[in-house]
This record gives sequence, structure tokens and C-alpha cells, in this order.
Amino acid sequence: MKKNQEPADDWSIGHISARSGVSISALHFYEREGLIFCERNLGNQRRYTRDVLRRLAFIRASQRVGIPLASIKEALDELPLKRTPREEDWGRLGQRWKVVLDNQIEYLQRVRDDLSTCIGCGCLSFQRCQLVNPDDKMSEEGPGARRLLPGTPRPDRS
Amino acid sequence: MKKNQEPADDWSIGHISARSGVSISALHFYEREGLIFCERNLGNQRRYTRDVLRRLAFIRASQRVGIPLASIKEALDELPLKRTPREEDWGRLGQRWKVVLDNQIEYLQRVRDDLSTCIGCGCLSFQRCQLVNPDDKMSEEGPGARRLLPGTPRPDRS
DNA sequence: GCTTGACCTCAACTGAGGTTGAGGTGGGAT
DNA sequence: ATCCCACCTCAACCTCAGTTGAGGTCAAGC
Repeated sequence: MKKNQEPADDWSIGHISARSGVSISALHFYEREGLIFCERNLGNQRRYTRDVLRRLAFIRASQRVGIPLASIKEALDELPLKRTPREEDWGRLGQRWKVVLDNQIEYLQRVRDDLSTCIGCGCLSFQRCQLVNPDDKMSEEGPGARRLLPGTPRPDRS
Repeated sequence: MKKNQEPADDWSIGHISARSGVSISALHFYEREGLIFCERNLGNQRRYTRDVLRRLAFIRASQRVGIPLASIKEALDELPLKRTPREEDWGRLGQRWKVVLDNQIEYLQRVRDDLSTCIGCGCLSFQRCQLVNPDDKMSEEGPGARRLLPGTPRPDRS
């Protein structure tokens, strides 16, 4: 007999998946990667508390901004572990992304301008062109697919 | 005896790599994918004409905007095959990306606004939130890594 | 008592954009 | 004649963000 009242902080993975739109396999994956956590019941099934929904919301929102999971994890790691995160905690995280976004927007606007003046005028060439050679030393980041957001953190290990 | 004058439209891959900053392995890769072309000399070595530099510039610039190679190839396929592309040809391609960029910038600005109002006000939750649930039916694009630029073409097969 | 459905684990695969390495050839300088 | 370097091909590997599948457990319903 399924109670229709919510089981208050004791949700199954199927429930969380349905509520959040995040697939079960992705939930497994996020857990493996340390982005979310849960308890287990006696049958070893995952039981979630409701702040996992907040975390998932934050993860999805951050991904849409273009932040890689590794950076999202770092951000989430700053949340207080032993109390439920409050509004100001989430606000601080949002603030981080805002800076990234500002940079990215500014970058794209610069590119757009270069695109009109530079391709428009036909100067699309190496060396001279800001768009092609944006002052960095040309992709020295090892193998694998390139990150699409050039302004994304490389978590600022200063 | 190496001539110091440029061998006029008969450049080796090493030369092109050095001039463009694109690695040799990437040049091989682009050729395999049909983004660039070349002739071969008697010893089967690649010989490039100088408009490959233009193509590479376009490829790199497009990548920095976040366009996937497949779309870049489609764009390049529109270039005239049997004459050297002229300024207006490149201009048309640039125009395509400008539209993509405009959309992307607009999108990110919207996200940034959502981020202040939405995370700021603490409403970061599913269902209600534009940022988390931006009206699309939640990632139905098969397996593999997600594209970071949500506004990127899916080349408009209307 | 048997099926069904939701859950579990672990390993292998996907796609994009390449890099790395093994094994071989071509040609110029010593 | 030999060395070395630049080039060739082909296959395997890398990252990221997951998905897919095989094989197994647990509880409810008929």
C-alpha cells in the first residue's frame, strides 16, 4: 500500500530521476564521481534526502552554462557537509558562475566583432588575426576533445 | 640546397603546421574528415597550396566559437571547389557563424539573468526554474558527451 | 509459486577531436 | 655508405559525460 504522502527524505532513485529529469544512469555516474550522495536501505537500495534535488538543479544549471563536471564538483565540495546548505551557500556558488558567464559573454562578443571586421574585410589569416590567434600559445592541453568554453575555470590553481 | 624563396603553392605539411600552429596529426585528421585537401609529390608526401591556410584559419576560428567540426565541414563544402575562394565566399561563411554567435550570446545573457534572480532568490528548483528547465524535453540526443553550445546548428535540416 | 518491475553492480561502449606509437620510406648532408 | 630527419600509414589510445547490457537481488501482486 503506497502512501501518497511523501515519505519525507527517503526517496528512491526512480523517484529522484522522475522528479529531476536526470536519468538513473546519470545519477549512478554522479554518485561515482562524488557529486551527489545517498544512504542505503536494508535491501541496499539508494535512499535520497531532498536536498539532492537542489544539487541536481545546480549541476544541470551549471552544465548549461558550459562548466565541466570536475569544476562543478569542486564548487559543490564547498557546500557545508554537516548542515543542509542554505540560500546564501547556493548564492555564493551562483556568484562563481556569474563571473565565468560574464567572461564568456564578453569573449563571444569580441569574437563576433572580430568576425564582422575580420572575415568581413577579408583579413582572415594567421598571425595578424585576433580571432584565429587570440594571444594564447595555441592549444597546449594534451590529448582529448577540446573544451568549448575557453573561459572555463582550470580551477585557478594560483 | 633549400631555396629561401617560398616554393609558391607547394608547401610541406611541416611548413603548414608551423605556419598555422595546427599540429601535423590534426592536419592528417582534418584531411581524413574531408576538411582540407592536398596533392602528393612523387615521394607520396603531402603538398599544400596556400589557400589551405585560409581554411585552417576558418576552422580554428569556428572552433573557438564552439562550432563542431561536422558543421564546419558543411560550411566549407559550400566553398567553390574549382576556383580559389574569394573574399565574399568567406564572408558568407562568417555570416553563418554570426547568427550562431548572436543566439549563443543572447542565450548566455538570459542564463546570467536567471542566475541572479533565480539562484539569488533561492528558487533554484526543478519545474519552476527556467534555468534548469529551459523548455526543451531534457536531453534526448543519445549517448556520448554533450555539446556545450546548446545553440549550435544541428544544421537546420528543415 | 511465479512473474513483473524496480533496483543493484561492473564492464564495455559511444562520439568528438584529436594524440601516440610502431614500423617503414625518401632524400639531403657528411 | 651512412646518418638523420621529415615524412608516410595504420591502429590504438585519450578525455568527458554519460549509456547500454549482462547477470543478480528483492518485494509486491496474482
